[in-house]
Amino acid sequence: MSTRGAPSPRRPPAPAGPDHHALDTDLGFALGLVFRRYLRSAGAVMADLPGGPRGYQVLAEAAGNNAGTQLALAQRLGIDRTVMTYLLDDLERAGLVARRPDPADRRARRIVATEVGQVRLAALDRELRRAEEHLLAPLDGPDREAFRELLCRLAGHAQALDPATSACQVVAEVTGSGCPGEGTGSR
Amino acid sequence: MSTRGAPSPRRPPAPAGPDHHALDTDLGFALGLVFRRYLRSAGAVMADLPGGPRGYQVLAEAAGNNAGTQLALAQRLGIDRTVMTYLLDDLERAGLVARRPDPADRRARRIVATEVGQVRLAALDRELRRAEEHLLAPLDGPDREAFRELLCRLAGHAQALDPATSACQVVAEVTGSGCPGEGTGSR
DNA sequence: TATTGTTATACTCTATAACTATA
DNA sequence: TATAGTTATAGAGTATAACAATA
Repeated sequence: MSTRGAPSPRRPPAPAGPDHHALDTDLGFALGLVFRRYLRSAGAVMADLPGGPRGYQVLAEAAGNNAGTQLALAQRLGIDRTVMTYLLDDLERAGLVARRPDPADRRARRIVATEVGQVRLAALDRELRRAEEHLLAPLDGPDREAFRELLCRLAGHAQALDPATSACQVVAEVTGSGCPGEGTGSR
Repeated sequence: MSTRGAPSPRRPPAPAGPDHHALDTDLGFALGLVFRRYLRSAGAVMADLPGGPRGYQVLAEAAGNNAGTQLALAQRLGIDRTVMTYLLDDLERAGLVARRPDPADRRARRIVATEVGQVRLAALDRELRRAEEHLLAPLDGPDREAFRELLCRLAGHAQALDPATSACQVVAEVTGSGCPGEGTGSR
């Protein structure tokens, strides 16, 4: 459990009963199960991408020319700036992104995606789409849409409640990459 | 990213567009967002429980008298047996569970919840229930039920696809506690 | 003096392997 | 010889702090 008293899905109560496996009633556990399945597919897709999911994030920003400087990118994605250095080292070594001098500030580097990187990103996106569809496969058309809609409504609220949310921060937190200044000591 | 090319939620494509923030279409990201919100609440609930979410799992098993021996418990929950040792040390020190000699095998220990542990568990369960309800608050009655139902259907399929799934394993994997024999090297 | 990016150090957590005691 | 549990060691990953170049 990385830094915080890391939270989790679990299957809940049944006030005292010995047979403690009421999967149906446990929302958190079900969420975890479904999310994990998505993570697995997405993970497989990004398995050989340097930096994994975070590498994907960076690549996507770079490809959209949203990246800006290294620091800005790190802040936007909620990645530590020292980690960003390693991440970019790997992505650059793989020929997917490049660090270019910022004409306005000689300290800063602007991050851009190479052509190879853009092609790679497009391929990744296609595969991720497929993974999503695969996840929803058990639901038929109308149910699938209903689920999407309800989930998005929940997600909207969740995001409204703490707005400082980038996809990458979600990854980091959910995935156990710690948040500064906590530390449980639970071993 | 702990051991595997750890997967993640991300917001997807928009084939090339610079404004890359199509939250609505990204299932994985939405899932991550919602799940994280649950993790936060659940994490807060278990913040001062030794072992965090895994401690909860162990406590729940012990309280249900399902625990059996230490090894059996570890296997059932998908926890490494060495980790189980530390976990139980902490829980025992906190007076929540006890290791009792197994009458049939003097090597083994049977794990049971103390009275304090049972009370604590009941309180935790109540709070977790509330956290669940809070998560679903944005949906009204029928929508809430619909969401639960759809999610459980997906979860059922997910579980069917890899049956060796305990709640604790889900925690471990989703949360970044690695799975043996992988290692990306992505830094 | 403050800031961008890099490098080095410390800390947390997990897994692997060695060890003790029973079987 | 194999198994339950414990302890010790090493590896992966992150954050913290010190550093160089520029503003």
